[in-house]
Amino acid sequence: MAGARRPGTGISDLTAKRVSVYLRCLEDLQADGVTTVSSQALAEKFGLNSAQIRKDLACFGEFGTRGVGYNVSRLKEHLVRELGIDRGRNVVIVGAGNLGMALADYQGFNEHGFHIVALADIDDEKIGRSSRSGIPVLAFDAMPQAVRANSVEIGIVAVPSPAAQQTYDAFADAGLNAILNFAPTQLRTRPGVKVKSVDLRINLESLSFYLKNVEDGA
Amino acid sequence: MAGARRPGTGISDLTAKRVSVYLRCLEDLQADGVTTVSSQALAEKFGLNSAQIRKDLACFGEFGTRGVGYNVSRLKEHLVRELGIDRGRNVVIVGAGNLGMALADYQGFNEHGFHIVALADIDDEKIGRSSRSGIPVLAFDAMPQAVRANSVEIGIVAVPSPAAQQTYDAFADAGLNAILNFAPTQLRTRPGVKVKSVDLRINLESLSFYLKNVEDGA
DNA sequence: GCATGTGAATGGATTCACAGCT
DNA sequence: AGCTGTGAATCCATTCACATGC
Repeated sequence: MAGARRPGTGISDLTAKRVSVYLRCLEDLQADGVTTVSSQALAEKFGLNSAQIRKDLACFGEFGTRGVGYNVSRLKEHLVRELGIDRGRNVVIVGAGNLGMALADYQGFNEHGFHIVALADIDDEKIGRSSRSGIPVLAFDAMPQAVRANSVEIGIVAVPSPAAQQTYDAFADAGLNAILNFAPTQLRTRPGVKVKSVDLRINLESLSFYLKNVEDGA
Repeated sequence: MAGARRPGTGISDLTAKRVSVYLRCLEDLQADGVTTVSSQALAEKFGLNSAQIRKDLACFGEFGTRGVGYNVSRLKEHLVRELGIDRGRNVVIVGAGNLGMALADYQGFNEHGFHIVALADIDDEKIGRSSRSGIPVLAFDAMPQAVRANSVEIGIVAVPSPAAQQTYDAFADAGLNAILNFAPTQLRTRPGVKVKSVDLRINLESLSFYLKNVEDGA
């Protein structure tokens, strides 16, 4: 057990999110032919403290060279592996409404290792059709089967709020451990089944709150 | 100046986000005819500490009754005012692709005080058409005019990454102070022009990282 | 000299625990 | 008794500052 380096363990959500952002930046730098970058340079791009960046990166092992900086491609390769996005992950979306359809056709996913295998819905009207880019809409009940058949690892909840919990439970029952939730609801989660929520309403309300404070302060 | 209570000042983003969630819960409780709720009861719903909820709510003034709890409707009314969502806010979306269109038709906005006035795009193919629910697609250059004419306060960036900065700048020039950004880019922001970013890729990568740790831990 | 990696210091946010009101 | 509101204590994240190595 001793000496078994296990980097990537005990890393906070905040750090993981930032690393994701650094990764994107490294891709841009690599595309521009830059080979080396310092924590200082990255810090300026993101308005962060350079120590923070060094700490974040150090979580994954020592990849910098003192007096020089970080090798862009080496660091990138390493982070990709550490984030587990060196291989593709299959995704299924439940809810074939406007949002689900838009997500299915969103190119940003496919370009970066996430492959949308299918949509699913309970609406007979939608079942059997497919998205503009050709992703099929299955019956809700056929989802678990599709998950098994395609080794799906991530489920996206794109249904209206009242159906969100049920969708989460169905994903969990189907064996998924990672869920991205777009419904504005607090889900009752199970241990081991991670949820990330994207809540448009919260974001808009935060902006509204900001505007209100600006108004009142004026 | 003394005694001029100004609640809602100096409240952290984290608190504001949570309050937004409480608010949604209060709406549900009210719909169910519940008149009073305790911090303890709310805490259980969200898996939070009850002291945190009391602290969060106390930021906005003292609204509980000791020995009893909080009056649901009174608290709700108050939070709605404090978040600045007691009146509608007009919104414009730049980018009439899949995502922009889906957002324009998303009912969750209209139901909660956010009114999408128009979409805008540079693509001649799209200009002049409208979303399924009838929201018109204007020329990108007509956006500032639409902002003024409709007293728009919030701008949504739904364009591909390379165009995001330019869209942000155009919003800022048009006088908007609050922007919701869906492009996976780090925007160079101006003072006073608040951005909230919704980054799908970061969320998926976080999930991927979680899955990787589960795999490695097993 | 220059930039990393990291212990120590700081700053915020969360939790504890209790005084005070109903 | 029950529950809020809040100072004190704790925990976690960020920043500082420097020893270490290229």
